[in-house]
Amino acid sequence: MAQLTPDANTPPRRGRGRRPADQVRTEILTAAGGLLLAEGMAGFTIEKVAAIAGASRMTIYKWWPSKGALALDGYFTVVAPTLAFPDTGDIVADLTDQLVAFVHLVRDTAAGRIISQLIGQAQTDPELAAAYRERYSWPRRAIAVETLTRAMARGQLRADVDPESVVDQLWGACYHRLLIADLPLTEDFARTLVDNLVRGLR
Amino acid sequence: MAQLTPDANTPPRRGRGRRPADQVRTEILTAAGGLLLAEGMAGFTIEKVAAIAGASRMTIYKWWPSKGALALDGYFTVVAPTLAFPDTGDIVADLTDQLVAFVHLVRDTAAGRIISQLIGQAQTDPELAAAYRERYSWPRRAIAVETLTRAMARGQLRADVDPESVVDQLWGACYHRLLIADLPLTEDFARTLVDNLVRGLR
DNA sequence: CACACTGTGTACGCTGTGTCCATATAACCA
DNA sequence: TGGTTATATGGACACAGCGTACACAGTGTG
Repeated sequence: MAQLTPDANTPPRRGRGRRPADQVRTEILTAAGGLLLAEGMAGFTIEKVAAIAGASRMTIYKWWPSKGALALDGYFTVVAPTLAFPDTGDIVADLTDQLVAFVHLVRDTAAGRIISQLIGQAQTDPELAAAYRERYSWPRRAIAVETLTRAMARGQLRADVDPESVVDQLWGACYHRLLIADLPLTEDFARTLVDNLVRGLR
Repeated sequence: MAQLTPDANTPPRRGRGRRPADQVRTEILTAAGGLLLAEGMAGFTIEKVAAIAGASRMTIYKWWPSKGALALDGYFTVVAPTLAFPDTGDIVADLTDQLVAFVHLVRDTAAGRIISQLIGQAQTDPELAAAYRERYSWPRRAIAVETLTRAMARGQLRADVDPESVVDQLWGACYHRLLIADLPLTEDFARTLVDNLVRGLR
């Protein structure tokens, strides 16, 4: 596996004594992200991360409070946040673009499996749940709400719409198919979600 | 704990040899459901279930392929399915009633935590994911889709609506708040979901 | 140069898993 | 009724992973 030597410039100097803290920290995060991509949360153990990073488990326990916290940090070091949300002035086009991009990220890359398994782990790991909300879910929700609010101010949407609920009905619907997976998560599905909401069912 | 003697009529005859299969099976399922309610998936282990049921782990391994399968069976023995979906002829009222009832079930009873943790576990347990889809998610989805389809036939909804996507935008949105929990899951939220979709955002 | 800080190796106990056995007894059949 | 089969039980085993503890060895700082 490539992660066994995370950086060719720094030969794996594995001896007894101390190594620079930042270097070890980086190697651990790289190893965590790589392991997450390779095996998912099921095979993600602190012991394996330590082995790949060539670090001691003690070091990991010292810096990360839980397995979930380490996994979340590892995920962010591997997957760029990509939080851009263009505001072209056409709310329907913007929502559709963002939702379709999200569907592709989640379906066509390893990010989907990792996100779903992080959410899964968060159901029994309160610290991970809090970290996920603060560092991932909430910022993304805020950006979408802001865009919706601007569209309401422009008069493209009714002024009495609750933008938070709209976010749940677009992204939440996608998460539903990602996590339950009783029906496929497709680009058409994303477009239908926007269409249902904007036009209404009647 | 009450589960230590699941049934007062059947004294805990813990000896060596064989016991009636149905009785043991029932005691294991009762123990599994009780443990699930008491501790959630985090503290749910085969060893504890065996101890509470007064059964041997071997017996459990023989009948249930995975921890998730046992948990799901245990859940169904404790929580009645309650799949009724009244069709009064007014689709908006029916959807609202069902969604509000779902919100109460999930928020005010132990079912919410168990469901979310079962879904969480399913993210790294393919067998549990399949069982959850077949025995829980799919039947509920089918009933909702059927009701929506009848409303379309009556002309209460547009004829070109995709009912499956509507289910994701109503129940999926609630699951989103249940699983991520960055915003509260309230009765008002449920009503807003229906309103958003039926009236449209414009 | 001395000191504090911190990563490393190693060891320990704990919990839970998954599997095996021999034994005991219920359920079934002749 | 009596023999046979099916199966639940207690106990043991190896294994993985967690979380913690301790002594040692280097790094960085004054």
